[in-house]
Parts: sequence; C-alpha cells; structure tokens
Amino acid sequence: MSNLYKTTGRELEILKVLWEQGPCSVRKVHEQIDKDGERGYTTTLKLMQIMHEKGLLHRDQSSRTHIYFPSKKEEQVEASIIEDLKNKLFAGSAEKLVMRALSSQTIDSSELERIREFIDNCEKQEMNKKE
Amino acid sequence: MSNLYKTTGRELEILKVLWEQGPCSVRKVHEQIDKDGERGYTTTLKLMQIMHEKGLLHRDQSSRTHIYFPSKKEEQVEASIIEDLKNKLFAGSAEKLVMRALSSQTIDSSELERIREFIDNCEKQEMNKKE
DNA sequence: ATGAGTCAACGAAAGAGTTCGTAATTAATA
DNA sequence: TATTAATTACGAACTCTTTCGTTGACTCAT
Repeated sequence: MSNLYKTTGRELEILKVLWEQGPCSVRKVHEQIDKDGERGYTTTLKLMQIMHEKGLLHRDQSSRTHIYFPSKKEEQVEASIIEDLKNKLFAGSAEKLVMRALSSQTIDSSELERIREFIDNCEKQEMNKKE
Repeated sequence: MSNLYKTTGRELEILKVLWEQGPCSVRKVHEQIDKDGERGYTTTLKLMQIMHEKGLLHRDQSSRTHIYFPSKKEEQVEASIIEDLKNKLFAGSAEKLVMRALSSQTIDSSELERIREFIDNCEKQEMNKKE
C-alpha cells in the first residue's frame, strides 16, 4: 500500500492500457502508448519487465509471447495516488483537494449534479450510522 | 503553464515552506524540511539554486544571505498539478477525479457540507451566466 | 587582525526512470 | 532445411533528481 503512489508517468500509461483492454502482450501495449512510433519496442518491453519485477504487473509466460496484467485494481491505484497528493500538497485535507479541483477545473452542471448526489448519499449513510 | 506540474517531491516541500512562512533564507527552509538533520545543508541549498535557475523561485541577493520566495502562487501550482493528474489518470475528467477523492477518503460531514455549498454557488453562477 | 562560524558556488556522484542496440531464442514460412 | 520475423533478455547510456564535500568569501566577536 505504501509504494503504489510512486507510479511514474510511463508506468501509468501502461497500466491504463491494461486496465482498459485486459491482459495484453507487450506488442499490443506498445502500439497503444506509442501510436506515433516515436519510441522503440524494447523500451516498452523493458518498462514492463521492470514493472513485473516491482510487482506492479503479473504475467502469464506459459507461451512464448508473455501476457501481462496489472496486479492492482484501477481504483486502488487511483486512490493511493490521490492519497499521496492529498498529503503532499494539501496537508492531508481531502476537502482542500476537492475544493481546488472544483474551482480550477471546468465542470459542467450535469457533472456537478452527479457529485451533489454522491454527497447526498454519503450524508445519508452518515445519518444511518449514528442511529 | 506547461512545465509547472513537473514539480518534484523535494521542490514541493520547499515551496510549501516558502508559501507558509513567506520569503526565507536557505537555512530557515532547511531547518523546516529536515528537522531530523538527516540531510546536509548544501543539499537544500543546491535544490533551491536549481529551482531558482528553473524560475521556480526568485531571490533577493542584495545581502549576503539570499532570501528566496516562490515565483508562483500556491493556488496556481496546486491547480496545475491537479490538472496534470486529471489528464494522466482520469482521462481529463474532473468529475472522476473528485468522485475518486470523495469515495476513497475519510471526510466528515462538515467538510461535505462546505463542498456542497461550493457546488451550490457554482450552479448559481451558471444560472446567472445564461440569463 | 585573527579565528570560528556562516554562506554561496561548484563539481561530483548516487539513484531512479527512460531509451535503445544487440544477442539469443522461438515460431512461421518459403 | 534455411530464411525471415517476432519475442525475450540483457546491458549500456542518457536524463533528471537528490545528495554531499570542498572551496573561497564574508561576518562578527575577541
């Protein structure tokens, strides 16, 4: 739980592909994250091997072409990155983080409405707990 | 605007001190971010010199002990870091980011209430715009 | 003025992340 | 079977961040 937030930019790109597409070969991931062909195939390979060593990815190596998949769920990694940001930048206050996100971003009213509903539900749950 | 989000961990520690305390000498910043005395003074000095080269800090060097201060406001840097996270992790959706922050963090009801009020104000402003 | 302490500047090195070239292996095909 | 293509593995290099040691200059109290 403590080392998740260290996830780097490139690692995140790879994880996003694997979360969306499901288990993939290196080739498939590489095509997704480097559509312009700016980097080499072995760059992606190396990255994914290191992520495997770190425990960030698991892989099925029963066939020659190894198939990789994330060891953590998207929500877990998102939560831990946000947790880290909250501590580093907002003195541990989730409120400050959310406020900053709301005030500096463009959010349309339908999005705001969904967030409001979410808050309503949270508060209802709070009520139930106390009774 | 494009290079702000690159702010690293140590740089952030330094910026936080300067935002809170106002303009400081290297010595003062060093004492704040290294209370255990685990790192050397010149480490902090070097960091702040590099931040000055990058334009992240300005300094008054009229006296022997240089006095450093941030070139950007706290809100700007926070916003740009959140912006970056939003793009990298949430496909550009501020709603997703806020939802994840709300659902994975412990927020008490008074905080939720303030957030709700904030949303209310946003929506009122939206209404006014359209009239 | 002499010595102790403080400071900025600089260079070097360690560490992590990223990139690529090459070699070895396996699979497919002519 | 020989050739071609795809894949893994490995090592090296490069960048960026972080760390520290050294040097020379300045301040102040003695």
